[in-house]
Amino acid sequence: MLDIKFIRDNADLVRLAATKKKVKFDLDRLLKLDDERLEFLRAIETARAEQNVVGEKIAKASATDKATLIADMTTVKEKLKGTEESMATVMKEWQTLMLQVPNIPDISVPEGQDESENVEAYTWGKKPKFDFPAKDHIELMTALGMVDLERGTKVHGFRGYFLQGAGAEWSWALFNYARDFFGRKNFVPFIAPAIVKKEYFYGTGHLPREAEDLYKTQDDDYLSGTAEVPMMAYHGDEILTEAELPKRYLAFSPCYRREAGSHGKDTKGLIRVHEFFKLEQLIICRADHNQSVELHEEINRNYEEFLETLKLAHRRLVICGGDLSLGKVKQYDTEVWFPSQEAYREGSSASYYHDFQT
RNA sequence: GGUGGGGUGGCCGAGUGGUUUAAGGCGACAGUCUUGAAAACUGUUGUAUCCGAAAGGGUACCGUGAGUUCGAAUCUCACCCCCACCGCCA
Repeated sequence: MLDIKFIRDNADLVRLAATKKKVKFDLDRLLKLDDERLEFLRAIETARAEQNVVGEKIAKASATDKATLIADMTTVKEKLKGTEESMATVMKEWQTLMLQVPNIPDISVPEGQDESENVEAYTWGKKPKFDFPAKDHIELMTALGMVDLERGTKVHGFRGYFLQGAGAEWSWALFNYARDFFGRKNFVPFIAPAIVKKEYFYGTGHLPREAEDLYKTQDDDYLSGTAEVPMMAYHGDEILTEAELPKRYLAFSPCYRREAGSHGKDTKGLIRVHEFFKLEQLIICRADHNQSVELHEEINRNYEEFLETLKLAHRRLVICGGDLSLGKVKQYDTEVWFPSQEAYREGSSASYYHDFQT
């Protein structure tokens, strides 16, 4: 969430950001509300100042003076109450709008309407070619007893799966390999909780927009779809010293996604599931543009190197403004070549944000 | 799930309706003294926000939210978290 002061001082930038991200956002409404907010704030603070001054007099006054003063203050109190109510009404809408303010995209983010205009920046490796039709992961893994999708659906429902035998072994092996790989790069390993308090989803910009895509508990908590949420919350409410930054974390967590907005997409297999485990690279650094750019590149290179050691052909995509989410400033997607589909897809994304409030 | 105790500044800790401008201590920083340090002494020491060119001043913040009151760290209600014990489950 951007600071209202920044928004006021850089209204044109925010307006441009909304245009580039194809976000409909009524900035003028927010600015008008903020004027009202400040006006009410001044009125309330003046009334409270009076209350404090007279309050002190009351404490020291004689019994008769006391009664008069208290009677006077009753009217001040009534007026103050009215102003506070008006302020509350304004604040409600103000807060709703503040959550919709788009973050300012990096200057290098390409203009574009949607994903079709994302820009390929880089490709690596030889795409494997076969003189026979390539089987996809579902066929291969089912045949080799690595996954059981039928029983997965029986037990979990739509998009359910069991990893079994070599499928389970491979999964553990890959996590161990990644743990080792990133350990060498000085990332501190974490196992993070997936059940997280609501406020941190707002803080990381997942709520209110993704409410439909998140599982919610009967205690009003949410299940996170990425370790980004608990790991940002980890330092929530803390002030970090510059000397301890940047912090590099590698967090393992279960991830839960309802996939409510993706009906019909990847309905089979392991590509889009409700529940999975993931390792997430996360770096917290100074709010400094140059450093953010550098570390963003570092995170993305780490993943690309990881794919290189596995000899998987892949490409880097620069995500265009129209395909960028509200809070992100810049994002690379790294996509792996799928021989069975003759297409790049489903890799990992590296993005960066400014001014997260958690 | 139940009962009891608790949550106050960077830390410890006092404070049960108005002299609180949150006592006192520790720590940190600066100064005096010293060849230097320690000790001692003196002073300074939160965050946010509003007004102001600045100096300065206002407001809010004692776990969170609401309420009572002219006035709340203090009283009431709800919730969160910590500690102890009990129950249940593993």
